[in-house]
Amino acid sequence: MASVKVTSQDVARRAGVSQPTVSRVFTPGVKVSSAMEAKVRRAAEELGYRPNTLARSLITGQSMTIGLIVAYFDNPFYVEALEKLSRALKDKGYNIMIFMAANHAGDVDQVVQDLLDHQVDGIILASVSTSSDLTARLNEEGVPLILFNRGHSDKSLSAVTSANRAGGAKVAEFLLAGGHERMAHISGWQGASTGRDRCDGFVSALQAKGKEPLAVVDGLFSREAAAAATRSFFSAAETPDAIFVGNDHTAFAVLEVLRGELGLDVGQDVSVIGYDDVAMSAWPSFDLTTVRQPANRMVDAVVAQLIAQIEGRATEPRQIEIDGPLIVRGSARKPEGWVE
Amino acid sequence: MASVKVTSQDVARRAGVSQPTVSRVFTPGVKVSSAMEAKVRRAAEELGYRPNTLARSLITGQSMTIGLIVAYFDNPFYVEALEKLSRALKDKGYNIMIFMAANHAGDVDQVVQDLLDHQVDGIILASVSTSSDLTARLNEEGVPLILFNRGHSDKSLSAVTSANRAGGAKVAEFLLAGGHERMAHISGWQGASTGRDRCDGFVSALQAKGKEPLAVVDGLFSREAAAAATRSFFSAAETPDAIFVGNDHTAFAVLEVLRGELGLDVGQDVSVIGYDDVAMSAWPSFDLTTVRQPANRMVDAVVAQLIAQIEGRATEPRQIEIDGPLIVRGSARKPEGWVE
DNA sequence: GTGAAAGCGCTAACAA
DNA sequence: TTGTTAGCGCTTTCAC
Repeated sequence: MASVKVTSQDVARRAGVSQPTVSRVFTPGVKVSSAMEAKVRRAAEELGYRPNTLARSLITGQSMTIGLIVAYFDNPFYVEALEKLSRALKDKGYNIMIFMAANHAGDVDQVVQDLLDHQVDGIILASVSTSSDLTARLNEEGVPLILFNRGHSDKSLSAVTSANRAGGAKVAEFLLAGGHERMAHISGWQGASTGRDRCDGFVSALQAKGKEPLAVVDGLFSREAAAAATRSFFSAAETPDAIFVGNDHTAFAVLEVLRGELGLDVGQDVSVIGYDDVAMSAWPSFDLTTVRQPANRMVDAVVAQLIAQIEGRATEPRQIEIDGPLIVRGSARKPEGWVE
Repeated sequence: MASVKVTSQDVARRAGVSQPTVSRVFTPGVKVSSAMEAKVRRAAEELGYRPNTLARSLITGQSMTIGLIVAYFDNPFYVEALEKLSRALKDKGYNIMIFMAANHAGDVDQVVQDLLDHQVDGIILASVSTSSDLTARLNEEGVPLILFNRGHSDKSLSAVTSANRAGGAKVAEFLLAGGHERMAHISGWQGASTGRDRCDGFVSALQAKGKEPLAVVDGLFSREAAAAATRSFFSAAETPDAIFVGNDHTAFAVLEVLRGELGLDVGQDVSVIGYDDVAMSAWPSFDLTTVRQPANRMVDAVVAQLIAQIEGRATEPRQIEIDGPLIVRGSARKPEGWVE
């Protein structure tokens, strides 16, 4: 019940050594004679001593904590990323302080301040953006920030994304090769670089082959918006024979409208392609052709770059793009003679 | 670039006051004359000062941080809970340090130690359990721990669950009222109280009406295990006309096997009922009848109880059960004359 | 390699 | 109310 905090001082007394010696034993990479080490470890064991990381951080200026800011977890891609990030950072000795923030700069800035107050060593922004004011402040304080799955025009920010333009282009080429004629796009939110880049890549690749998309609608990364867009496509005179959707999570809503409300045979009457390759896309219920965002490699890149900046090995911010393959499943008609 | 840390000392000099006066201005509920306050605030503003919460925590013994340990996010129920927990705790002024842990006591204990080293004020365990050794140690250190969605035989631990036995019973009664004859159960993992209680409630309620379940298999909260169990049910001589599954996430796998591989009309040929009522259960692809776990109320209860224990208002641990309704959708045959 | 002394940035106890 | 003094638990000089 009563909080029995054991300090290095207590251990020192019991082991008959000085307090800094105790500290040295618990600081990796500091030399202590094995005799001392043994005495101290035994005393510590007996008392149940563990170093107070707060006190340590106060001195070293390193909290070994990374702040993670996420807007929402509706999209399972971010859930998968969180899981991987958590494990990857833990492996490197870092802990995660997590915050949910509304996706507008004001709220994000507020949360970043909170994190700075906690002396985090670095910050990861997943699916949100921040103001340039704050970026400047972060630079001043020497706390690196990195964007996950978002690009940014400010090249003083590090960012890791997949190759979204290239991904959009792959979709266009696959659909063209499959003989599709009327390709619509329900884009990701145009306020986000991912939404814009996938869209640009797709449209540009079509145009490069002398084709125009049948329609392009901003699906806002929202199931409801995507479902509404799908209905509107099929109440028009000319209906699409393929729909490229800005991410898997919203593509599922599109599939449901097509199969359920419209009674279409997806993959036959109409092709659907998503983006992300979240685990659910492989479920039989969806069987979605999609562009994979390699979450593992993206996470590894984020962690490596962030830690490099924290440790001063990388002073320059980097924008890293990771390429991902098109994963072909049943939701889209395959080109003739298609081989895996 | 260079880390320009502004301390209360800097602010004090600039404002021409003592350092503790600066501290007082930034400590809520401490009296300062408005003249002082104004001077200090202006100086702080000009220098961009913000208090260092680490230093504060070192003295007060309160980190205003809660440790959250989660085993996995495959089940979206935990994702929803994390999102709500994060926002609820933030509202109360607490931050979350999150860890993923493998679901065996050794790893969990390790992570709990980590959290204690960081002087967290309380710990939430979601979907994992801990050893009694550690429980004792936590009591000693005065750090409250609470289980989310797991019960525990040790009544010195607080826990928040839904009324799992009652929920299982509701399912049995609904299926019986619907005239089902051969009811199978793919239970949640029997190593977890939630899995056991739902199972017990279901079976007991059947037996109370003089019925026995056709079959009960441990689905381990795993999609693969649940799918395998489903296949085995339908390769037996007597096949079920209803399957109660331990949670929604695994029920989706059951639905897919029934509809896809077995070509059955779910809701007509066979009824399926899940547990949780995650958002996806309402999607047209699944349309799953399920027992709702009221995540909002469960989260509110966890936060209230944990904070009460932290602040010393509640010295007694509590086991809280929250009741949830059966949500009737298309995956199960309804009793005659059923009204919502 | 070890101990003594200093101090991270802050709050708490005490005078003034 | 405000300033002075002390000290949270630890790491980091600096002598020895």
